[in-house]
Amino acid sequence: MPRPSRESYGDQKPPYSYISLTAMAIWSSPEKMLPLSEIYRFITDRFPYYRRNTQRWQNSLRHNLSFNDCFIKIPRRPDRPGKGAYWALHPAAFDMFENGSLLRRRKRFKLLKNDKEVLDNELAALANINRFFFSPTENQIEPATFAPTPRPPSPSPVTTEPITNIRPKRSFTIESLISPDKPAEPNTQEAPAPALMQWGLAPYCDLALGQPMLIPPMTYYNHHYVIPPAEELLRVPQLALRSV
DNA sequence: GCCTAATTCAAAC
DNA sequence: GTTTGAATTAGGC
Repeated sequence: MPRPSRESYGDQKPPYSYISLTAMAIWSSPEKMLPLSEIYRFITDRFPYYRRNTQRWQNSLRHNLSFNDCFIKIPRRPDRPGKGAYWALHPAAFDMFENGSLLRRRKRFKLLKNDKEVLDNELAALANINRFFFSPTENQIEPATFAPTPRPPSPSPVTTEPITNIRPKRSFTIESLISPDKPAEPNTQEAPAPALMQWGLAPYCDLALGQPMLIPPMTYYNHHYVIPPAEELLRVPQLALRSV
């Protein structure tokens, strides 16, 4: 007897936008980030409808990834060969689909210009750190490269609330989204950690080195990303060079 | 019906 | 693979 669940939409178009589908794929991954090819795979595995006309919907999905600030492009580590970058969810985008609205959001998630610049700065720093870790001959860091992002001026209790407090308004599981006809299991799990906590500098270094966390993670204050001061970062490369 | 998010097509990089 | 723009479709109020 065929199992219900995953493919319960059969060949029908699932009632999810590309943004929802992409978010589901990213959420369901252990690292909370996926390359484009894995996002495609997640969708075609679960929704037979998308096994046809792949060129059309995949182009649309790519458009969404670039166009929407809720998706963050994370540089691929050189020791993980493959095409393209990884895609993650912006941690502040978690309540995008509140009230179970997976078709059309009330409002588009759009970063303010300054927030976008700060984020771009962080990602550029990450890419440079990445290069450094995997390039033993490149043994010095240009000071400007690692200039820390200015911390929020005199952060108040309100503006220093860590990102870890951001949780989906309503807890749910990926399975319950995919198979709405099947009663959702009680969700005893913690909501997924926000994407930035997953790929912040510390876990990133941890992955690269296979060693305990050695530098403070990138932190996120309400609309502000803060990477560790340059002097803290500079302690890491020797360790990196030893183990890579 | 209006507003705007989502989708589509496609060019340029 | 990524970004962007323009045109069109369609959801939600």
